[in-house]
Amino acid sequence: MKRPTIKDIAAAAGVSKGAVSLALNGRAGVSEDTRARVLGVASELGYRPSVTARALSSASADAVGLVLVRPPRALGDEAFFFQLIAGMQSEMSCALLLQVVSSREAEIALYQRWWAEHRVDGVFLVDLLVSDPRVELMSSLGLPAVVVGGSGHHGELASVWADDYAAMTSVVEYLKALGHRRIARVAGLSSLLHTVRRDQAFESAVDGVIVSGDYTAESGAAATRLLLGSGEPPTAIVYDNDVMAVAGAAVAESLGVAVPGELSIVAWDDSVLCQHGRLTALSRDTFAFGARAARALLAVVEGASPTDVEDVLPELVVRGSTAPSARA
Amino acid sequence: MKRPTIKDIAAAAGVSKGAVSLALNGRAGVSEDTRARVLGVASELGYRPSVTARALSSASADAVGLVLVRPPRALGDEAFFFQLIAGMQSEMSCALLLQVVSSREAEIALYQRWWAEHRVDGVFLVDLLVSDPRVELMSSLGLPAVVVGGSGHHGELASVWADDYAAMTSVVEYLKALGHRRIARVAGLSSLLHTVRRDQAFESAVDGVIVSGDYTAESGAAATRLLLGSGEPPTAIVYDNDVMAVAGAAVAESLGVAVPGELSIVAWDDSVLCQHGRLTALSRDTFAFGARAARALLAVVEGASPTDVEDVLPELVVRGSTAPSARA
DNA sequence: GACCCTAGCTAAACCGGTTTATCTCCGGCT
DNA sequence: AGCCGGAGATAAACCGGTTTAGCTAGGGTC
Repeated sequence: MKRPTIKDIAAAAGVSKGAVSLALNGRAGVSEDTRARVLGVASELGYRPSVTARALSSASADAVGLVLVRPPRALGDEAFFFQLIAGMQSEMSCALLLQVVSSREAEIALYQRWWAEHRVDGVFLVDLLVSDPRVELMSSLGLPAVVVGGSGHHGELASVWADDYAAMTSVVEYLKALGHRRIARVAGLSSLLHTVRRDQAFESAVDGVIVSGDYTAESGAAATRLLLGSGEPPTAIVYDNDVMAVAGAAVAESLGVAVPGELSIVAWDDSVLCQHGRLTALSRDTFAFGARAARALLAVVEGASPTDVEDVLPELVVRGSTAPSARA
Repeated sequence: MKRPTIKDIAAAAGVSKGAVSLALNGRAGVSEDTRARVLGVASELGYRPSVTARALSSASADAVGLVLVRPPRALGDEAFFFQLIAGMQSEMSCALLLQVVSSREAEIALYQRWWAEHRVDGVFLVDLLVSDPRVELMSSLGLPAVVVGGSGHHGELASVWADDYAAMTSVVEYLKALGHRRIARVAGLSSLLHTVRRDQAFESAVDGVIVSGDYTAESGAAATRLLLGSGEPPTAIVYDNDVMAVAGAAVAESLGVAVPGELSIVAWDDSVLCQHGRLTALSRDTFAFGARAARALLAVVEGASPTDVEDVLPELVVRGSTAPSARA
């Protein structure tokens, strides 16, 4: 089974290749009845232009790329990215090239390769680092890109982000209003920009302890043990993701610390896990966020000048894991 | 910043385009010192062949595809697929084209389009239906494909699967050994092949009720309410995924049915959710499964004749949600 | 009637590779 | 000397599109 090419259409319609190209792309240069005839033949033969050939003529690759840096096995629990990808897809007519690599170097190399190979029209950048080399790379390559979730502005790149600073501030204010004074934070990877942003907001809002984690259940449990075992244990903990929060809740329970009686818990990013654990969580519409990012990238690819889009502020969904401080 | 083409290399090395092509691809027809010279120039100029141009010469597209049919927003909770994708990636040197669509028709159309556009060298087929039209489609298109997770053999296609029948049998035997006699099953979508397979295994192993669900928490809860509210409530329920099982456990609790005292619960597919809910679960290494699928697909793309690979039998991880039947 | 324009189309070049046909040179065999 | 064969290279065709230059016919202008 051979697929029809533009030559076949041309032969069948009795015109030249060039005329077919003009007709199919709705461009001037052919009469209306010729165009109609060509379109008729094309649809009759089930013609589909080869993206490959089209891309070769310096047109678009009709695909955008996303690289995730993760220890491969750790990916399954990250519902966030899957939601994000689903949202992106919902707004994209073109394909998404996805690759998971295990190091930052490999990521950089991959972006360069994709660019050199003419494989993508643009890329998403996620997990932005503090002073991220990728920002510079994109500019020098001239590869359209959108920074996803890295608060603030980045060089010449378009950016879609949620205000982590304001969100963290509102969470702390909420806990303070409940009477909490000793508030701790279990942070995510300190190399990530949004972690720093949240750290800053946390520190300026309250005088509390910050313990670093890496988003795994183990690190969440360890951090919680550390905090609860200290001389002045906190009465509220804000975790940087759902997995660590759930693990923390389990540790508290095993230590005989009542939640929310003696300890209030807030998770960043809502999920089935939080719903089931009845954890108060900071919920954002990740799907819509992805959709917004996709729109931004497509716009940049089309040649629009890069813009910054601020996502709506995450909303705190109060469930059973937060309560007024016992001391209040 | 313009990237170097094969023509630039040829000019710089003082040979023809053809010679460069032969040299770079390690094929006979050029002398060793010419080859060395060409390779030197190429690496010096940072040459990368354009996949696009290469694909045009009826070579490979250097990418494989995966289409998921899901209501887009439902995707985030499916850790299974993310694990699977991560595993696939771990064994692939080429890129993965991923697209989420919302209907089976769109999926078929997309496969055809990818094929027509020369976009992929092969595809993964997941969520196999009973008598799935895609199997026939792949054969007629001549598009290399691997069926992932559809028990058994499928036409001319390669297949990678776990023995759902044996797994279900072993779960039921385990529950019977604990003294359970009234065992129920909350199944997944009945249109899926593996659902039918598990149904068959369940029915031949025990005389129990099967209620259909759709993998959502709501359906799991509804099914559980139905079962527990019946005249002869089951003493054990096997759920087709983790989300439904967790929801079911919550319903049981709310109805005052003790788990595992009065009701034992088993979830199909382990996850953070099961770990946290301390549910006994049928665990398989989804990551390794994906890796195996990728190897199979690459082999078929390379021209190997399609083979069936049977995955290791899922292992039952016993946690706190199963116990001897109270009646035993 | 000579001239110019333009609509409508064709032929051909081009994108960046691969592949095939051809050409040259050199050495070995009889 | 004459013939053959093979190694090593090149030119050119090809993949399936897009794009540009050029050609032709018909109509309007003076």
